[in-house]
Amino acid sequence: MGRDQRYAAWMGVTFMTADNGDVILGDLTLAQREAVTHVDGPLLVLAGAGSGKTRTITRRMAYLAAQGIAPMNILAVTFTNKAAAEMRNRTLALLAGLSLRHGSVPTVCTFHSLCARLLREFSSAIGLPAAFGILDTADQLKLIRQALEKNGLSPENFAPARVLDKISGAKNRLQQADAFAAAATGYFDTSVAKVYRVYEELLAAGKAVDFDDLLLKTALLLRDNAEIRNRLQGRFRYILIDEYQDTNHAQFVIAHMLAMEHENICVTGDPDQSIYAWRGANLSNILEFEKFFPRARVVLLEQNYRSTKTILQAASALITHNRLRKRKDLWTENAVGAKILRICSADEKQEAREIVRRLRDWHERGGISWDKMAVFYRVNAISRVLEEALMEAGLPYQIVRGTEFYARKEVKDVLAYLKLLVNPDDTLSFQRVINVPARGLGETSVSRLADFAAHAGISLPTACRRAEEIPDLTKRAVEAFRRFAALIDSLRILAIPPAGASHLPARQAGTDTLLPGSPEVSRDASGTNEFDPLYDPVLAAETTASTELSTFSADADENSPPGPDSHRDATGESGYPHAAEDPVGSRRFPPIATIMKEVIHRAEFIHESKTRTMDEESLQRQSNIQELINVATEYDRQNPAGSLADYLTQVALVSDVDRLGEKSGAVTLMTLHAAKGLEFPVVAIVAMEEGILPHERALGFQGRAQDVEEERRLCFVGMTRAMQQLILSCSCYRMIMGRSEGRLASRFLKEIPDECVVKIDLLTQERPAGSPGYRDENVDPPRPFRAKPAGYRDSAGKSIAAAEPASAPARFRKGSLVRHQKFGVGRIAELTPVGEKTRVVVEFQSAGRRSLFLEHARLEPVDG
DNA sequence: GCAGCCTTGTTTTTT
DNA sequence: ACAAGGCTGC
Repeated sequence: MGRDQRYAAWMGVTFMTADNGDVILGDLTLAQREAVTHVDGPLLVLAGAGSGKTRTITRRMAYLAAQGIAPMNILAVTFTNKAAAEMRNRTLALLAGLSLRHGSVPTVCTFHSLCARLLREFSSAIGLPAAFGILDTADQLKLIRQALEKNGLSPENFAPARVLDKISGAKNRLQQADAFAAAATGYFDTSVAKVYRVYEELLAAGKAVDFDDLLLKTALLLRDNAEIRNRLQGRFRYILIDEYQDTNHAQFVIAHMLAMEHENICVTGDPDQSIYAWRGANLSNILEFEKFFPRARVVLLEQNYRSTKTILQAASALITHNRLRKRKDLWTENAVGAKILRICSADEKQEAREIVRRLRDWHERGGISWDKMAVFYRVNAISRVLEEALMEAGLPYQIVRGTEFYARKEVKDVLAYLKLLVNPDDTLSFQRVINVPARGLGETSVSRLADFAAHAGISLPTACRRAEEIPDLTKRAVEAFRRFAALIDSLRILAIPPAGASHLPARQAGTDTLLPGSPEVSRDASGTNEFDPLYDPVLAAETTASTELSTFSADADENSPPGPDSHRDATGESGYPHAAEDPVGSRRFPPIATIMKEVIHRAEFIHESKTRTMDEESLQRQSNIQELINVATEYDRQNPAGSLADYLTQVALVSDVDRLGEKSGAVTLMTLHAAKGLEFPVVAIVAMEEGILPHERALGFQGRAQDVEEERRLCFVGMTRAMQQLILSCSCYRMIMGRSEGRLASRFLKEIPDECVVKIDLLTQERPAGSPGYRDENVDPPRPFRAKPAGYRDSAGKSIAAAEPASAPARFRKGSLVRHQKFGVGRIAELTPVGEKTRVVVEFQSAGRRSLFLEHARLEPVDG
């Protein structure tokens, strides 16, 4: 709410018209109104940075609803889940105030999640299994390596990342393997064409798609299937697409296919903020929108409500250096504001310390809460030195992806188990977890198993169950495989209760029965599918194995009907549940967090906790797994009807920014790319050096002029995130890949007018103490934050109170009582500095004496 | 089959 | 500087 009040207060003009007081239009500018009230027909909104684009979009959705259009007929597509969530919430809040006839809600999501949803809904139409998995980049690379190997190509000559890049590019252009092969010229491309084919085969075998497939398959579905296209055109009668400058060809086709009939398509974007050409974004989608939709109305939003005049002037000056650009003039009625600080340091450590010093000054003397400050950089690698400086100073901070949470090994391991439960054909996940934790199953045994599975045409988990049939396996390996199969089986019964399990025909004494026992299926006998917390999956696996195993069916999608001597039976079909089929609508599945805990427990993931000395690493692993459970618990709370498959889809499509905590009370560190769409009162952009901010890949002989222009846009995006105070920083030397390198200031720094800038040269630090130049507070006083409208101040004040560093070292002394989330309460026995960190020895009441790192252990002080 | 050492590459940016 | 993967010696 503070945000809206702020806009209202900053708005030079409020419109005192008949509409005044109208919650939708009351406080909009003329241009914004024009965009909001344009109902039918194509609309292009060219929205400059900070011009109130999001509010325009949300108001427009509310306006459409107020015109009698059912919200469920509105589709809004954004770039990140976070943006989608914000837009959805703001729109729903507006809709709530309208007392509409239609109680429905609009669809607000990202392109990728929209596509995932549509592909699941229409999976049968394109021969895709409904339970398809979604690969992340690491998985894609593994598949590429396998495909290279099958083609006899070495990863040395064909860098997997580059091959993947080619394939990804092709998919973004809707070019499938055959078309790519036909168009390929030259040795590299013809080789990639072969890899592309095999890669596709591997994807299909694993019943998986990659990120690009989500778009490609949806685009082709809409293009080639008129019936489904018509249905969806009817469903999504009004379409809004945000960040249109960053859409690629596949997204363009999806948008056009959905809109071609009714042409009620509104796209918003800013060519100056196009920063994703490297991954296939096509700027001409937005530049030539009027060509595709000649009836299009065009609205320009050029007034900026975010930044000071100084910041805007500097950013505008920078961006006018782009030659391939339509002229657009941003202006603001905001104050001139403080000068931009341009800091030049000796090395990256000094740079980081200086940034931290300034932020602390502004916090302590200016009363700016930590979460109003952000530091941006071009490449993730830069974050480390900043992190160290912040830690040393004891300031609270959050990094938007240091190493991505869901990419951590232990997290991926747990998720791989879950994936395997949903999709037994998921070869990658199988290979990942078959020996995690270690079960003595090495490469030789696993490849024998894989051969057997391939020969018999069965999934790997099924092959595990029949391990005794596999020749040349050691007794130990057979036993290990069978135990793994039993583990997966019992977990699956817990995770995905077979639909109508009570109606299962009693299974004939099986050829592949693992565990002897009565075929007693009692848990669903009552007819309810509710999850029973008292249900013991281990016990169930043992007592019902012979029946339940058939439902584990790895083979649900197999073409060949089960023959008389088949090891499976017809009930195998029930292996994949669909939440949508649940007639009651109540949760049929146990909570994801419960499944996850069971996986962790039964697979003995936390085995290491038994070892006495907890090193930093395993502690971190544990806390990551705990965090994974916490996130899953939150998912359960928000999606009480979500299936495991739904959860995995959601997890596959989260981005880093999505995990950005709003009320974190911490300084935020992120890449310039991640910063798009955000705003902060104080922003620092570091490492503004040739080769980093115009990144060297945009320079050099491979780089082209348009690449440098994209780098400039990236810089522009970063600068225009700043509301009040901007710091631009560079350093004379920097450690790059272990070597200290001399650096040159970025050309972008020279493109910013001197009158916007105060230069601070820390190289003069070498001079005798007290000499002018360095830390001259008269030249550069850390000014208190400019007084703001009331609504803003309140929230700032609140944040300050809550923003004390959570982990300030001073809070932990020898003898203080602390709580650890795993070990419970204990007393600090020792504190020793180790390099940048602090080793702390804690005497826990129940867990004994442990040595931990204060910075990682997440200790909480205990009063008394 | 596995643990530990040594080599190697890695640094754009992301759904 | 660091992480991950490969190699060697149990």
